[in-house]
Amino acid sequence: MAALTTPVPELTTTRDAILDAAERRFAARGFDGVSVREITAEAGLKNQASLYYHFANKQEIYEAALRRGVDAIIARLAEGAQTMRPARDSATVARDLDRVLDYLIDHSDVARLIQRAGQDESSLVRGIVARVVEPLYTLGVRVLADAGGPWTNDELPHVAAGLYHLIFGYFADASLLEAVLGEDLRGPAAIARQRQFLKSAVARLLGIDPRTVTLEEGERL
Amino acid sequence: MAALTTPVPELTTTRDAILDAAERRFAARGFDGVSVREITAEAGLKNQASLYYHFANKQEIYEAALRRGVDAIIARLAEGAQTMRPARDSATVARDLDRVLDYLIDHSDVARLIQRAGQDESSLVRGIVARVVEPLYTLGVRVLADAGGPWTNDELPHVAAGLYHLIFGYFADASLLEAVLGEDLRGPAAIARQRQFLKSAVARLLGIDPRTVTLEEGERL
Amino acid sequence: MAALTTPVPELTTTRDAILDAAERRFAARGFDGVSVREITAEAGLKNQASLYYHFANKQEIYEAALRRGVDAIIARLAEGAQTMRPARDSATVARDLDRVLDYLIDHSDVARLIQRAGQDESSLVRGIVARVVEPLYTLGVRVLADAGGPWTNDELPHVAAGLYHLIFGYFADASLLEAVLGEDLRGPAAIARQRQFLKSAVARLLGIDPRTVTLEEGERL
Amino acid sequence: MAALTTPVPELTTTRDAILDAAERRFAARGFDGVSVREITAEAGLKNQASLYYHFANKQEIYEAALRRGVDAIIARLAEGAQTMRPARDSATVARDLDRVLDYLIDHSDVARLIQRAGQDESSLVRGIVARVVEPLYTLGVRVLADAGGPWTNDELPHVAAGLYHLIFGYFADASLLEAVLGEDLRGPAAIARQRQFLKSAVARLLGIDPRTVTLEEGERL
DNA sequence: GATGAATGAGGATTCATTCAT
DNA sequence: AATGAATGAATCCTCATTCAT
Repeated sequence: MAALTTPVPELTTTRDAILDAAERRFAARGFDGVSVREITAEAGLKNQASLYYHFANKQEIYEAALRRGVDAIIARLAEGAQTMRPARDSATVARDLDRVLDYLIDHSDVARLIQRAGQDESSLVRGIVARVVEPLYTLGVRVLADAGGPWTNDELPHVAAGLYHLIFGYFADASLLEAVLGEDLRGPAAIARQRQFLKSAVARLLGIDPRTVTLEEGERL
Repeated sequence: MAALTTPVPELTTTRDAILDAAERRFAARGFDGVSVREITAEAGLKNQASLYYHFANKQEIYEAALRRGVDAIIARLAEGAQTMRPARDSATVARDLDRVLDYLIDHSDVARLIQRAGQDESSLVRGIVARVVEPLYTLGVRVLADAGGPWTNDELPHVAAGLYHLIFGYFADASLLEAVLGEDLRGPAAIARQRQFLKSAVARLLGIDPRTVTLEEGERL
Repeated sequence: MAALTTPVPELTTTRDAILDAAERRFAARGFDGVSVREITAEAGLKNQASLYYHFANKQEIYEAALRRGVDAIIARLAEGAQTMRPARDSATVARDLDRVLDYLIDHSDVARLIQRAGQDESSLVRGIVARVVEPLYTLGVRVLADAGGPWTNDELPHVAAGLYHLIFGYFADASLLEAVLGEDLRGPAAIARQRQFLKSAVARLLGIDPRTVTLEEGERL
Repeated sequence: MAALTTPVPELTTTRDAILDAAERRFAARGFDGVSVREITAEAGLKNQASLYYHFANKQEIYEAALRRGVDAIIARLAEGAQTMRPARDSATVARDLDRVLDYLIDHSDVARLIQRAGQDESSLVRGIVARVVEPLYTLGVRVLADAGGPWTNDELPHVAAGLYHLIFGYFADASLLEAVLGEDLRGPAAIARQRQFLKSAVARLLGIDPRTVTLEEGERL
């Protein structure tokens, strides 16, 4: 089939360029803070009409960018969930966390995009979030529930929410915290520390001895 | 004389009504997602021009609303910081946390407002945040540093950021998490659980036995 | 009568302060370029409402400022016209010119105000001009007609218009011409030269030997 | 193919229509007296947004309209300046004047536009004038200086300013003067008289015998 | 696939003005 | 005589979107 053998014409297709631009801008300013013109320009297009060849409207761009990011994270989480179904424990959760962190570190815009999406109360964004982000949340809670820990069922939602904020929040306002704290939070060293801190914090929250989780895997980044 | 006894004509002045409206709307939709018209209407004014009698522009409204909230929280934190200077320990931090939580629970919009403000990268919002929110962050880090705990100096900023996200994040997307988790997160019972969870989580993060912090003060809310 | 003996309460009454401010601002920016707020501020008042105590609306301020200036000039012209009715000649015109110039030099804003008023085509300004400025124009043409000169009746309106532009135009864009020509046009020396030039030019236009008009009266400034 | 022979769809492009409208309106009411809506309507556009596709903002429209007019006049002046460099005398100036007058008579709006621009003191307009109108002024002064005449170097700027006001002023308030003088000033006969008057006046100002300049070229218009 | 041009609706802000004090 | 507060209408400009090419 022609379709199967068509050589990829460009490495980054226009559609991807638009999504990349959208991801960056929406992460930085939110849905309402970004204009279609802005995305167009950042994607290297000359006219806003070009954008409407690839997407029906602004919301669809937003949704596609969000979905691309969410799906990538879900894939990381699901990977662990599938491989070792029966024997899930808190050590497994730590490994899942590592995989997700690997992605978020390289795509901090996605982390911000998702967190901002969750906060917005416009019905438009809410609709998109319900469709796109919910699966991630649901999966996250399930992974956590499988892990066990010192929490009652009543408390579990609070723990889930807490972990989510702990992990994603770091990327959401890192640049601001840097300014306030006067420390680098996004360089390799800081990222490594954050990874360590998160694992340790997660361990504490899950009631595991932090030391059992600290050194394994030997990641340094 | 009537003139001498004139009863205060309105309990809430127009300026306060505007700030209340702004707090609610900006918390829900962010700076760019809220129109001046919207604030005007929610403040009960008939015309946008009225609003410009009290504030120079949209940014000033935003800044004033943000400042009002931040100052209230700073007051809570500073209260504890002043009273018992020498003997600060993790128990003191727990009490500080309680006071801040008391406020945030009653003013969850402020929590959302602050968190959203910290995430925005528009230079406009950044400028305002630098002026208004920074003092809160700085104070927060100081309170934490005084508390001690199992963290090195390198790790402290990460702990501070983590606690911030843990505490404020809960209010930022509570309504969304409710939808996903299918549980009430903002009713009195949920709020009480969150308070418990936070104290316990903070204790774990600070390396204290969670039980020492759990039941004291007998708060119920 | 009380009215006759009322002591003047302030040297510059508020009304005059408003007119002074209006004269300056309207001269610089025209009717549409000046806001009521601007006049209020320049007049030293704190609130625009104060202004409406003295004048019914913006147009009335404009008209009053214009009239004050026009009447002063008319007074200068009429002075000469009344004193020596029968013997009017071109020397008399030169003396009239001198008197008007004396005023315009000290009140260059009035010159600009009048010239700008004449150019505006808004029906509002036109109405005011018809009422206020026309008498000045009419008087000017009569003075000129009395003077005689090498022009036919057909040409006279063109001469009148020309003289008007020659005299008033100088003040209208002096500050710009200064920038372009790189010369001082509003200092005492330049004003003296302009007076000389105008007398000489008027003389030439009226067909008189310029030298007969140059040195008389010994004015300096 | 139709595609190859497509006749030019509109003689006046949208951009030109906007400039034409702007020239007329700004000439009549000045920068502040004209609304963008007004220009839009007069240009035959249905929406103000259309206008912003062609120009960045109101100032740019103003500047473009002004520049178009100024450049046309400069072209007329430069034409004469180039052809007969060595033998410039007052007769040459008279011919230059004729060429400029030819243009101004057909484009009296440009004359008004330029004169009004020169009078405005708003920093915005001043900036535009500095960029656009200055070259015309500079060229005009040079042409005049080349012509010689009975004036000293000190007096020359005053003569230049005077000629400018004499020539451009006529168009600036012709409609008002018509009303006051009760004579036609913009019909063919009046225009011919004004041309005659100007040549004669310029001759007198330059110290030439008016008769040498009056009848040559036989223009009547 | 991409662009020039156009458009209705809405954005923030300023306008002149009024009313009660 | 002056001011604080409020208001409807208009300001300039940007929004997301569409259509023809």
